Amino acid sequence: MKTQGPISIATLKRLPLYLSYLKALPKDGPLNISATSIAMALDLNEVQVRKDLASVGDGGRPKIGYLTEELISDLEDCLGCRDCHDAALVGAGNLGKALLCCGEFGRYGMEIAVAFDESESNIGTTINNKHVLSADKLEELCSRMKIRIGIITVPDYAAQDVCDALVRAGVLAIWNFAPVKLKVPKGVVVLDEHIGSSLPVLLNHLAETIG
Amino acid sequence: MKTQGPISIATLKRLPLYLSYLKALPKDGPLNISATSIAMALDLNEVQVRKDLASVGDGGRPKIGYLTEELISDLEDCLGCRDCHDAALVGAGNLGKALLCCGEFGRYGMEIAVAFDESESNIGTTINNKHVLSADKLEELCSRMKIRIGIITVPDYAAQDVCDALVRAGVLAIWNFAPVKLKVPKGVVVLDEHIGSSLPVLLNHLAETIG
DNA sequence: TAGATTGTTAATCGATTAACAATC
DNA sequence: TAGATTGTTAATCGATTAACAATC
Repeated sequence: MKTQGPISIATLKRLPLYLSYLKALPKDGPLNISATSIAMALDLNEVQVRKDLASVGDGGRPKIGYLTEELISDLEDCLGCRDCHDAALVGAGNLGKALLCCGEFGRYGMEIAVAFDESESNIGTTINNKHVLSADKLEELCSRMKIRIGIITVPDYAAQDVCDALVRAGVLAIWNFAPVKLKVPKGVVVLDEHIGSSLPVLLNHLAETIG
Repeated sequence: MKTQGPISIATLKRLPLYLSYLKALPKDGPLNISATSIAMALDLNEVQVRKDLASVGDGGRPKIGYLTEELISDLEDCLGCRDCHDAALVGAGNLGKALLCCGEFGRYGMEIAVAFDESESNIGTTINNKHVLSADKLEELCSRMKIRIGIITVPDYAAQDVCDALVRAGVLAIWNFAPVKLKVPKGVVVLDEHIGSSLPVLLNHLAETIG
Protein backbone atom coordinates (compact mmCIF):
# COMPACT_ATOMS: atom_id res chain seq x y z
CA MET A 1 0.00 0.00 0.00
CA LYS A 2 1.04 3.48 -0.85
CA THR A 3 2.00 6.29 1.50
CA GLN A 4 -1.05 8.39 0.98
CA GLY A 5 -1.34 12.00 0.13
CA PRO A 6 -4.85 13.27 0.69
CA ILE A 7 -7.34 11.57 -1.59
CA SER A 8 -9.93 13.71 -3.35
CA ILE A 9 -13.57 13.32 -2.44
CA ALA A 10 -14.54 12.33 -5.95
CA THR A 11 -11.92 9.59 -5.93
CA LEU A 12 -12.94 8.43 -2.49
CA LYS A 13 -16.49 7.92 -3.68
CA ARG A 14 -15.37 5.76 -6.57
CA LEU A 15 -13.16 3.44 -4.55
CA PRO A 16 -16.07 1.30 -3.31
CA LEU A 17 -17.09 0.80 -6.94
CA TYR A 18 -13.69 -0.58 -7.82
CA LEU A 19 -13.62 -2.78 -4.78
CA SER A 20 -17.01 -4.33 -5.35
CA TYR A 21 -16.27 -4.82 -9.04
CA LEU A 22 -12.97 -6.57 -8.33
CA LYS A 23 -14.51 -8.71 -5.62
CA ALA A 24 -17.22 -9.85 -8.01
CA LEU A 25 -14.67 -11.13 -10.55
CA PRO A 26 -14.43 -14.91 -10.89
CA LYS A 27 -11.84 -16.36 -8.53
CA ASP A 28 -10.31 -18.51 -11.26
CA GLY A 29 -9.89 -15.59 -13.65
CA PRO A 30 -6.62 -13.96 -14.71
CA LEU A 31 -4.26 -12.66 -12.02
CA ASN A 32 -4.01 -9.28 -13.67
CA ILE A 33 -6.48 -6.62 -14.60
CA SER A 34 -6.05 -3.44 -16.62
CA ALA A 35 -7.40 -0.01 -15.83
CA THR A 36 -8.79 -0.08 -19.35
CA SER A 37 -11.04 -3.03 -18.64
CA ILE A 38 -12.18 -1.66 -15.29
CA ALA A 39 -13.06 1.61 -16.96
CA MET A 40 -15.04 -0.20 -19.65
CA ALA A 41 -16.97 -2.26 -17.14
CA LEU A 42 -17.84 0.67 -14.90
CA ASP A 43 -18.35 3.17 -17.68
CA LEU A 44 -15.62 5.50 -16.51
CA ASN A 45 -12.74 7.27 -18.18
CA GLU A 46 -9.66 5.07 -18.15
CA VAL A 47 -7.24 7.82 -17.18
CA GLN A 48 -9.48 8.58 -14.27
CA VAL A 49 -9.38 4.98 -13.16
CA ARG A 50 -5.59 4.97 -13.34
CA LYS A 51 -5.35 8.16 -11.32
CA ASP A 52 -7.72 6.79 -8.72
CA LEU A 53 -5.81 3.53 -8.45
CA ALA A 54 -2.53 5.42 -8.26
CA SER A 55 -3.76 7.07 -5.09
CA VAL A 56 -4.35 3.79 -3.28
CA GLY A 57 -1.63 1.45 -4.47
CA ASP A 58 1.82 1.56 -5.87
CA GLY A 59 0.78 1.10 -9.42
CA GLY A 60 0.46 -1.40 -12.19
CA ARG A 61 2.84 -2.45 -14.88
CA PRO A 62 2.70 -1.43 -18.54
CA LYS A 63 1.27 -4.08 -20.79
CA ILE A 64 0.27 -6.20 -17.81
CA GLY A 65 -1.97 -4.05 -15.65
CA TYR A 66 -2.54 -4.45 -11.94
CA LEU A 67 -2.36 -7.55 -9.79
CA THR A 68 -5.99 -8.11 -8.92
CA GLU A 69 -5.41 -9.46 -5.44
CA GLU A 70 -2.98 -6.70 -4.54
CA LEU A 71 -5.39 -4.10 -5.82
CA ILE A 72 -8.21 -5.49 -3.71
CA SER A 73 -6.01 -5.49 -0.65
CA ASP A 74 -4.80 -1.94 -1.32
CA LEU A 75 -8.37 -0.75 -1.73
CA GLU A 76 -9.39 -2.45 1.49
CA ASP A 77 -6.46 -0.92 3.31
CA CYS A 78 -7.28 2.48 1.99
CA LEU A 79 -10.98 2.23 2.75
CA GLY A 80 -10.01 1.52 6.30
CA CYS A 81 -11.00 -2.09 6.71
CA ARG A 82 -8.09 -2.68 8.98
CA ASP A 83 -9.30 -0.45 11.76
CA CYS A 84 -13.02 -0.91 11.76
CA HIS A 85 -15.04 1.68 13.68
CA ASP A 86 -18.15 0.89 15.68
CA ALA A 87 -21.22 2.92 14.85
CA ALA A 88 -24.55 3.47 16.57
CA LEU A 89 -27.71 3.74 14.51
CA VAL A 90 -30.62 5.76 15.86
CA GLY A 91 -34.08 5.15 14.45
CA ALA A 92 -34.90 1.54 13.57
CA GLY A 93 -37.66 2.25 11.07
CA ASN A 94 -37.63 0.84 7.56
CA LEU A 95 -34.58 2.77 6.48
CA GLY A 96 -32.78 2.02 9.72
CA LYS A 97 -33.55 -1.67 9.30
CA ALA A 98 -32.30 -1.60 5.74
CA LEU A 99 -28.99 -0.17 6.94
CA LEU A 100 -28.76 -2.64 9.81
CA CYS A 101 -29.16 -5.46 7.31
CA CYS A 102 -26.65 -4.05 4.86
CA GLY A 103 -23.58 -6.23 5.12
CA GLU A 104 -21.15 -4.22 3.11
CA PHE A 105 -20.27 -1.45 5.54
CA GLY A 106 -17.69 -3.66 7.18
CA ARG A 107 -15.75 -3.45 3.95
CA TYR A 108 -15.56 0.30 4.30
CA GLY A 109 -14.32 0.27 7.86
CA MET A 110 -17.55 0.65 9.77
CA GLU A 111 -19.64 -1.79 11.75
CA ILE A 112 -23.02 -0.94 13.23
CA ALA A 113 -22.60 -2.13 16.78
CA VAL A 114 -25.93 -1.15 18.27
CA ALA A 115 -29.22 0.48 17.39
CA PHE A 116 -31.60 2.70 19.34
CA ASP A 117 -35.28 3.36 18.90
CA GLU A 118 -38.20 4.90 20.75
CA SER A 119 -40.94 2.51 19.81
CA GLU A 120 -41.83 -0.22 22.30
CA SER A 121 -42.36 -2.69 19.48
CA ASN A 122 -38.76 -2.34 18.36
CA ILE A 123 -36.97 -2.08 21.69
CA GLY A 124 -35.52 -5.39 22.76
CA THR A 125 -35.60 -6.91 19.30
CA THR A 126 -32.59 -8.00 17.30
CA ILE A 127 -32.09 -7.07 13.66
CA ASN A 128 -29.34 -8.85 11.80
CA ASN A 129 -27.79 -9.72 15.16
CA LYS A 130 -27.77 -6.14 16.32
CA HIS A 131 -29.67 -5.21 19.45
CA VAL A 132 -32.24 -2.46 19.36
CA LEU A 133 -32.20 -0.60 22.67
CA SER A 134 -34.24 2.14 24.20
CA ALA A 135 -33.29 5.61 23.05
CA ASP A 136 -33.05 6.57 26.74
CA LYS A 137 -29.82 4.63 26.96
CA LEU A 138 -28.23 6.22 23.93
CA GLU A 139 -26.02 8.75 25.61
CA GLU A 140 -24.70 6.58 28.40
CA LEU A 141 -24.10 3.53 26.24
CA CYS A 142 -22.46 5.29 23.30
CA SER A 143 -20.23 7.07 25.71
CA ARG A 144 -19.26 3.86 27.49
CA MET A 145 -18.71 1.99 24.23
CA LYS A 146 -16.61 4.89 22.96
CA ILE A 147 -18.63 5.05 19.78
CA ARG A 148 -17.38 7.65 17.34
CA ILE A 149 -19.89 7.29 14.51
CA GLY A 150 -23.61 7.98 14.67
CA ILE A 151 -26.16 7.18 12.00
CA ILE A 152 -29.37 9.19 12.12
CA THR A 153 -32.45 7.61 10.56
CA VAL A 154 -35.16 9.24 12.64
CA PRO A 155 -37.91 11.58 11.38
CA ASP A 156 -36.69 15.09 10.67
CA TYR A 157 -38.26 16.73 13.73
CA ALA A 158 -36.24 14.42 16.01
CA ALA A 159 -32.96 14.62 14.14
CA GLN A 160 -31.39 17.60 15.89
CA ASP A 161 -32.09 16.23 19.37
CA VAL A 162 -30.61 12.86 18.47
CA CYS A 163 -27.64 14.61 16.97
CA ASP A 164 -27.07 16.61 20.16
CA ALA A 165 -27.24 13.48 22.27
CA LEU A 166 -24.75 11.71 20.02
CA VAL A 167 -22.38 14.64 20.21
CA ARG A 168 -22.63 14.72 24.00
CA ALA A 169 -21.76 11.03 24.00
CA GLY A 170 -18.55 11.80 22.14
CA VAL A 171 -19.53 10.95 18.57
CA LEU A 172 -17.27 12.68 16.04
CA ALA A 173 -18.82 11.69 12.72
CA ILE A 174 -22.51 11.67 11.83
CA TRP A 175 -24.14 10.08 8.83
CA ASN A 176 -27.42 11.92 8.52
CA PHE A 177 -30.39 10.58 6.57
CA ALA A 178 -32.88 13.14 7.85
CA PRO A 179 -33.62 16.00 5.43
CA VAL A 180 -32.45 18.57 7.93
CA LYS A 181 -29.35 20.70 8.28
CA LEU A 182 -27.82 19.62 11.58
CA LYS A 183 -25.99 22.02 13.85
CA VAL A 184 -22.86 20.52 15.34
CA PRO A 185 -19.88 21.92 17.24
CA LYS A 186 -16.56 22.28 15.49
CA GLY A 187 -14.67 19.06 15.16
CA VAL A 188 -17.76 16.99 14.43
CA VAL A 189 -18.30 16.04 10.79
CA VAL A 190 -21.72 15.55 9.26
CA LEU A 191 -22.30 13.71 6.02
CA ASP A 192 -25.76 14.36 4.65
CA GLU A 193 -27.33 11.50 2.74
CA HIS A 194 -30.48 13.04 1.43
CA ILE A 195 -32.16 10.29 -0.51
CA GLY A 196 -34.44 12.04 -2.90
CA SER A 197 -32.29 15.07 -3.50
CA SER A 198 -31.01 13.51 -6.69
CA LEU A 199 -34.48 12.63 -7.83
CA PRO A 200 -34.91 15.97 -9.62
CA VAL A 201 -31.87 15.09 -11.70
CA LEU A 202 -33.58 11.92 -12.88
CA LEU A 203 -36.91 13.57 -13.52
CA ASN A 204 -35.27 16.38 -15.39
CA HIS A 205 -33.62 13.88 -17.70
CA LEU A 206 -36.94 12.15 -18.16
CA ALA A 207 -38.71 15.38 -19.04
CA GLU A 208 -36.11 16.05 -21.71
CA THR A 209 -36.45 12.53 -23.11
CA ILE A 210 -40.21 12.66 -23.30
CA GLY A 211 -39.96 16.17 -24.68
CA MET B 1 -42.04 31.05 -13.25
CA LYS B 2 -39.10 31.63 -15.46
CA THR B 3 -38.53 30.36 -18.97
CA GLN B 4 -35.84 27.89 -18.13
CA GLY B 5 -32.48 27.40 -19.66
CA PRO B 6 -30.96 24.11 -18.69
CA ILE B 7 -30.32 23.89 -14.96
CA SER B 8 -26.99 22.50 -13.77
CA ILE B 9 -26.94 19.21 -11.94
CA ALA B 10 -25.43 20.77 -8.83
CA THR B 11 -28.22 23.34 -8.72
CA LEU B 12 -30.87 20.72 -9.34
CA LYS B 13 -29.70 18.80 -6.32
CA ARG B 14 -29.97 21.84 -4.08
CA LEU B 15 -33.49 22.81 -5.12
CA PRO B 16 -35.16 20.26 -2.81
CA LEU B 17 -33.19 21.73 0.08
CA TYR B 18 -34.57 25.18 -0.59
CA LEU B 19 -38.08 23.86 -0.99
CA SER B 20 -38.10 21.90 2.21
CA TYR B 21 -36.52 24.78 4.12
CA LEU B 22 -39.10 27.25 2.86
CA LYS B 23 -41.97 24.88 3.54
CA ALA B 24 -40.79 24.44 7.11
CA LEU B 25 -40.94 28.18 7.79
CA PRO B 26 -43.75 29.35 10.09
CA LYS B 27 -46.88 30.25 8.13
CA ASP B 28 -47.33 33.49 10.03
CA GLY B 29 -43.77 34.68 9.39
CA PRO B 30 -42.69 37.51 7.09
CA LEU B 31 -43.82 37.45 3.46
CA ASN B 32 -40.30 37.95 2.20
CA ILE B 33 -37.09 36.05 2.57
CA SER B 34 -33.55 36.95 1.54
CA ALA B 35 -31.02 34.72 -0.17
CA THR B 36 -28.69 35.76 2.62
CA SER B 37 -30.85 34.20 5.30
CA ILE B 38 -31.46 31.02 3.31
CA ALA B 39 -27.73 30.68 2.77
CA MET B 40 -27.09 31.12 6.49
CA ALA B 41 -29.66 28.53 7.47
CA LEU B 42 -28.49 25.93 4.99
CA ASP B 43 -24.82 26.69 5.33
CA LEU B 44 -24.33 27.64 1.70
CA ASN B 45 -22.69 30.52 -0.12
CA GLU B 46 -25.18 33.32 -0.62
CA VAL B 47 -24.18 34.05 -4.20
CA GLN B 48 -24.76 30.42 -4.95
CA VAL B 49 -28.22 30.58 -3.47
CA ARG B 50 -29.04 33.62 -5.58
CA LYS B 51 -27.81 31.94 -8.74
CA ASP B 52 -29.81 28.84 -7.98
CA LEU B 53 -32.95 30.82 -7.29
CA ALA B 54 -32.42 32.87 -10.42
CA SER B 55 -32.68 29.68 -12.45
CA VAL B 56 -36.12 28.81 -11.13
CA GLY B 57 -37.92 32.10 -10.68
CA ASP B 58 -37.85 35.61 -11.98
CA GLY B 59 -35.88 37.04 -9.16
CA GLY B 60 -36.14 38.93 -5.95
CA ARG B 61 -35.96 42.59 -5.19
CA PRO B 62 -33.02 44.45 -3.72
CA LYS B 63 -33.42 45.26 -0.05
CA ILE B 64 -36.56 43.11 0.15
CA GLY B 65 -35.61 39.65 -1.00
CA TYR B 66 -37.93 37.08 -2.50
CA LEU B 67 -41.63 36.56 -1.93
CA THR B 68 -41.68 33.34 0.05
CA GLU B 69 -44.89 31.97 -1.41
CA GLU B 70 -43.88 32.75 -4.97
CA LEU B 71 -40.51 31.12 -4.43
CA ILE B 72 -42.13 27.97 -3.11
CA SER B 73 -44.44 27.84 -6.07
CA ASP B 74 -41.59 28.46 -8.53
CA LEU B 75 -39.55 25.69 -6.94
CA GLU B 76 -42.49 23.32 -7.10
CA ASP B 77 -43.09 24.17 -10.73
CA CYS B 78 -39.48 23.66 -11.55
CA LEU B 79 -39.22 20.39 -9.67
CA GLY B 80 -42.08 19.17 -11.79
CA CYS B 81 -44.82 18.85 -9.26
CA ARG B 82 -47.35 19.85 -11.84
CA ASP B 83 -46.95 16.80 -14.01
CA CYS B 84 -46.37 14.02 -11.56
CA HIS B 85 -44.97 10.78 -12.98
CA ASP B 86 -45.99 7.33 -11.82
CA ALA B 87 -43.18 5.04 -10.79
CA ALA B 88 -42.92 1.31 -10.13
CA LEU B 89 -40.76 0.03 -7.31
CA VAL B 90 -39.24 -3.43 -7.57
CA GLY B 91 -38.03 -5.14 -4.41
CA ALA B 92 -40.12 -4.52 -1.29
CA GLY B 93 -37.43 -5.31 1.26
CA ASN B 94 -36.51 -2.90 4.03
CA LEU B 95 -35.14 -0.27 1.70
CA GLY B 96 -38.06 -0.68 -0.69
CA LYS B 97 -40.47 -0.28 2.20
CA ALA B 98 -38.66 2.82 3.38
CA LEU B 99 -39.06 4.38 -0.06
CA LEU B 100 -42.71 3.34 -0.29
CA CYS B 101 -43.34 5.10 3.00
CA CYS B 102 -41.45 8.21 2.04
CA GLY B 103 -44.05 10.88 1.44
CA GLU B 104 -41.91 13.56 -0.09
CA PHE B 105 -41.39 12.22 -3.60
CA GLY B 106 -44.70 13.67 -4.69
CA ARG B 107 -43.16 17.07 -4.14
CA TYR B 108 -40.51 16.29 -6.68
CA GLY B 109 -42.90 15.10 -9.35
CA MET B 110 -42.90 11.37 -8.76
CA GLU B 111 -45.43 9.07 -7.19
CA ILE B 112 -44.78 5.39 -6.52
CA ALA B 113 -47.88 3.83 -8.04
CA VAL B 114 -47.16 0.15 -7.51
CA ALA B 115 -44.56 -2.19 -6.06
CA PHE B 116 -43.39 -5.65 -7.09
CA ASP B 117 -41.72 -8.39 -5.09
CA GLU B 118 -40.90 -12.06 -5.35
CA SER B 119 -41.52 -13.14 -1.79
CA GLU B 120 -44.86 -14.77 -1.00
CA SER B 121 -45.00 -13.00 2.33
CA ASN B 122 -44.97 -9.60 0.65
CA ILE B 123 -47.15 -10.25 -2.38
CA GLY B 124 -50.70 -9.12 -1.85
CA THR B 125 -49.85 -6.78 1.02
CA THR B 126 -50.27 -3.04 1.03
CA ILE B 127 -47.57 -0.66 2.18
CA ASN B 128 -48.54 2.95 2.67
CA ASN B 129 -51.57 2.30 0.46
CA LYS B 130 -49.46 0.91 -2.37
CA HIS B 131 -50.10 -2.63 -3.54
CA VAL B 132 -47.26 -5.11 -3.64
CA LEU B 133 -47.75 -7.43 -6.60
CA SER B 134 -46.01 -10.51 -7.89
CA ALA B 135 -42.88 -9.78 -9.90
CA ASP B 136 -44.35 -11.99 -12.64
CA LYS B 137 -46.78 -9.24 -13.49
CA LEU B 138 -44.17 -6.50 -13.69
CA GLU B 139 -43.74 -6.31 -17.42
CA GLU B 140 -47.36 -6.54 -18.42
CA LEU B 141 -48.61 -4.16 -15.78
CA CYS B 142 -45.96 -1.47 -16.13
CA SER B 143 -46.51 -1.54 -19.83
CA ARG B 144 -50.27 -1.21 -19.48
CA MET B 145 -49.97 1.54 -16.87
CA LYS B 146 -47.50 3.36 -19.12
CA ILE B 147 -45.05 3.65 -16.28
CA ARG B 148 -41.91 5.56 -17.22
CA ILE B 149 -39.93 5.38 -13.98
CA GLY B 150 -38.57 2.26 -12.32
CA ILE B 151 -37.00 2.04 -8.88
CA ILE B 152 -34.73 -0.92 -8.28
CA THR B 153 -34.29 -2.05 -4.69
CA VAL B 154 -33.56 -5.72 -5.24
CA PRO B 155 -30.33 -7.56 -4.32
CA ASP B 156 -27.51 -6.92 -6.76
CA TYR B 157 -27.63 -10.30 -8.50
CA ALA B 158 -31.23 -9.64 -9.55
CA ALA B 159 -30.80 -6.01 -10.55
CA GLN B 160 -29.90 -6.43 -14.22
CA ASP B 161 -32.81 -8.80 -14.90
CA VAL B 162 -35.26 -6.43 -13.25
CA CYS B 163 -33.76 -3.57 -15.21
CA ASP B 164 -34.20 -5.45 -18.49
CA ALA B 165 -37.82 -6.21 -17.68
CA LEU B 166 -38.50 -2.58 -16.83
CA VAL B 167 -36.93 -1.44 -20.08
CA ARG B 168 -39.01 -3.93 -22.06
CA ALA B 169 -42.07 -2.51 -20.37
CA GLY B 170 -41.19 0.93 -21.67
CA VAL B 171 -39.54 2.50 -18.63
CA LEU B 172 -37.29 5.42 -19.58
CA ALA B 173 -35.74 6.39 -16.25
CA ILE B 174 -34.32 4.08 -13.61
CA TRP B 175 -33.41 4.92 -10.04
CA ASN B 176 -31.00 2.20 -9.07
CA PHE B 177 -30.17 1.34 -5.46
CA ALA B 178 -28.30 -1.88 -6.25
CA PRO B 179 -24.50 -1.56 -6.19
CA VAL B 180 -24.24 -2.68 -9.80
CA LYS B 181 -23.57 -0.90 -13.07
CA LEU B 182 -26.70 -1.50 -15.12
CA LYS B 183 -26.61 -1.92 -18.88
CA VAL B 184 -29.42 -0.10 -20.63
CA PRO B 185 -30.17 0.79 -24.24
CA LYS B 186 -29.70 4.35 -25.43
CA GLY B 187 -32.49 6.65 -24.43
CA VAL B 188 -32.88 5.12 -20.98
CA VAL B 189 -31.40 7.08 -18.09
CA VAL B 190 -30.02 5.44 -14.97
CA LEU B 191 -29.42 7.30 -11.74
CA ASP B 192 -27.27 5.32 -9.35
CA GLU B 193 -27.99 5.82 -5.69
CA HIS B 194 -25.26 3.85 -4.05
CA ILE B 195 -25.86 4.28 -0.37
CA GLY B 196 -22.54 3.57 1.22
CA SER B 197 -20.37 4.99 -1.51
CA SER B 198 -20.04 8.21 0.44
CA LEU B 199 -19.19 6.37 3.60
CA PRO B 200 -15.46 6.44 2.83
CA VAL B 201 -15.69 10.23 2.76
CA LEU B 202 -17.03 10.24 6.29
CA LEU B 203 -14.56 7.69 7.59
CA ASN B 204 -11.71 9.53 5.99
CA HIS B 205 -12.71 12.70 7.81
CA LEU B 206 -12.95 10.74 11.01
CA ALA B 207 -9.51 9.23 10.59
CA GLU B 208 -8.07 12.72 10.15
CA THR B 209 -9.89 14.00 13.22
CA ILE B 210 -8.76 11.17 15.45
CA GLY B 211 -5.31 11.53 13.99
C1' DT C 1 10.68 -5.19 -32.27
C1' DA C 2 5.69 -3.77 -31.88
C1' DG C 3 1.92 -3.03 -29.24
C1' DA C 4 -0.52 -2.75 -25.04
C1' DT C 5 -0.55 -0.52 -21.11
C1' DT C 6 1.06 2.61 -17.58
C1' DG C 7 1.82 7.31 -15.59
C1' DT C 8 2.43 12.37 -16.21
C1' DT C 9 1.85 16.91 -17.89
C1' DA C 10 -1.13 20.24 -19.90
C1' DA C 11 -5.81 21.68 -21.54
C1' DT C 12 -10.56 21.79 -20.68
C1' DC C 13 -14.59 21.97 -18.30
C1' DG C 14 -17.98 22.98 -14.73
C1' DA C 15 -18.94 24.81 -10.44
C1' DT C 16 -17.93 27.95 -6.71
C1' DT C 17 -16.65 32.22 -4.98
C1' DA C 18 -15.12 37.06 -4.95
C1' DA C 19 -15.65 41.73 -6.48
C1' DC C 20 -18.59 45.11 -8.01
C1' DA C 21 -22.32 47.63 -10.05
C1' DA C 22 -27.44 48.24 -9.88
C1' DT C 23 -31.64 49.11 -7.32
C1' DC C 24 -35.26 49.64 -4.09
C1' DT D 1 -29.94 59.63 1.36
C1' DA D 2 -27.83 55.27 3.23
C1' DG D 3 -27.84 50.60 3.54
C1' DA D 4 -29.45 46.12 2.51
C1' DT D 5 -30.01 43.27 -0.96
C1' DT D 6 -30.03 41.79 -5.71
C1' DG D 7 -27.72 40.25 -10.06
C1' DT D 8 -23.57 40.07 -13.08
C1' DT D 9 -18.93 39.69 -14.54
C1' DA D 10 -14.46 37.90 -13.68
C1' DA D 11 -11.26 34.94 -10.89
C1' DT D 12 -10.50 30.73 -8.69
C1' DC D 13 -10.75 26.14 -7.75
C1' DG D 14 -11.23 21.19 -8.36
C1' DA D 15 -12.07 17.50 -11.26
C1' DT D 16 -12.06 15.43 -15.79
C1' DT D 17 -10.05 14.52 -20.06
C1' DA D 18 -6.68 14.69 -23.84
C1' DA D 19 -2.04 14.25 -25.48
C1' DC D 20 2.18 12.18 -24.92
C1' DA D 21 6.22 9.99 -23.12
C1' DA D 22 7.83 5.79 -20.62
C1' DT D 23 8.03 0.81 -20.14
C1' DC D 24 7.42 -4.03 -20.18
